[in-house]
Amino acid sequence: MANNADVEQLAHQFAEFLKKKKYRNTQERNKVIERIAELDEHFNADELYLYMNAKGDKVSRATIYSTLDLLTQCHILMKHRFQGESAHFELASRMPNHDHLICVECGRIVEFREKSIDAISVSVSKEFGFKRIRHSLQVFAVCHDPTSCEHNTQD
Amino acid sequence: MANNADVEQLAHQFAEFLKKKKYRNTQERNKVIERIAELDEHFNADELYLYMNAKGDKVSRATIYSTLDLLTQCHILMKHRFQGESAHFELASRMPNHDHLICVECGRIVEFREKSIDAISVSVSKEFGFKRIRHSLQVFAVCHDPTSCEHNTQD
DNA sequence: GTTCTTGCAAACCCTTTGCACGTCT
DNA sequence: AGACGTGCAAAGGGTTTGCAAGAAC
Repeated sequence: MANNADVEQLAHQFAEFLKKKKYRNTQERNKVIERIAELDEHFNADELYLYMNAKGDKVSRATIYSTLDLLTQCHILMKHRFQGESAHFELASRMPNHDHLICVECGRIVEFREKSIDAISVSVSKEFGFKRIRHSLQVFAVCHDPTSCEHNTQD
Repeated sequence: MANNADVEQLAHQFAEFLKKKKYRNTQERNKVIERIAELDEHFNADELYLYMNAKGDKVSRATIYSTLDLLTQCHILMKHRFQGESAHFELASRMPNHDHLICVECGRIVEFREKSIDAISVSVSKEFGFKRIRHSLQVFAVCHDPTSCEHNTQD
C-alpha cells in the first residue's frame, strides 16, 4: 500500500476532466484520488471505503461509488469484474494493457502482459466493422501452490 | 428461438451427470433442458424463467437458478458475465471456444472464434505454473451501425 | 443564491436461502 | 419411508437512489 503514483499528475488529470464536464471539484473527490494513488493492488468500493475510514477520511459509500465511476469515465481507473465478485478497480497507469490469470481454487490473481492480444482484438474488431476501445482477457486456471490455494482467498 | 439443438443428446448428457453425482432426475430439470435447447441466443436466468412461464411451464426462479448451476457444472452451459449485467448462459455446444465483441454503445454482442487465443492462454498459464482451465475474452468496441446503436440495447 | 454534491437510509437488482410441502428412488 | 428437490417469500450482497443538509461556484 505504498505506491504514491504521481498523485499530482492524477489530481491534475482528474481536475481537468471535472472542469471539462462542469462537475465540481470537491474535497471528497480529491481525498479519493489521493488515497487511490497510495494503493498498489486492485481494490473494490468497500475496501476503499474502509481504507479511507481507517485513515480518518470521512467519505460515504455513496460518494465512493460515484467518484469511482467518474474516475473510470476519465480512464484514470480501470474497472474489472472477476467472476461473480464485486467490481474491482485499479489505476490504469499502474500496468497498461495487462490481463489477468485467475486461480479458480484460491482466487489469486496474477497480472500478465501479452502484446499479441491487443493486435488480435484490433483485427477482430476491424473484421466486424467495429472500432476497438479495449479488451478484457481473463484466464481461469489452477495454481500450483497448495498452501496458497488452501488458505488464501485473494492473494 | 428455434434451434432445437440435439435435445436428446443434451438430456442424455445431463441425465448421466445427475446419475453420477447422485442428484435426482426431476421433471423440472428436464423441462429446463428442453427449453434451453430451443434458445438460440444468450439468455439470463430471468429471461429463461419468463420464457418458460410463457410456454406454460411452471418452474420457479429458485429452480431455474439451481438447474442453470448444475448445467454449468457439467459443461452443457457456459456462464458469462458481461460488464455489470446479470449472468448470461448459452449452450456450450452452440459455438465452442468463441469469444465476444461487445458494442459499448448499443450492447450488441458479436461472437467470434480466434484460435490463437487458446494457445496464448495455455502458454501464459504454463509460464506462471498454472494449469489452464478456460478463458474469457471480451473486446469492447463501437459498432458502425448507427441505427442499431441508437435503438437497441441487446441486439 | 443557486445548483451540485454529500450522507444517510431505504430501495434496488440479481441471486441465494430457510422452511414446509411435494416428488423421486 | 426417506432423502432430496421444489416453490415461495424473505434475506443477502453489492450498488444505486431520494431527499434533506451542506459545499462549490
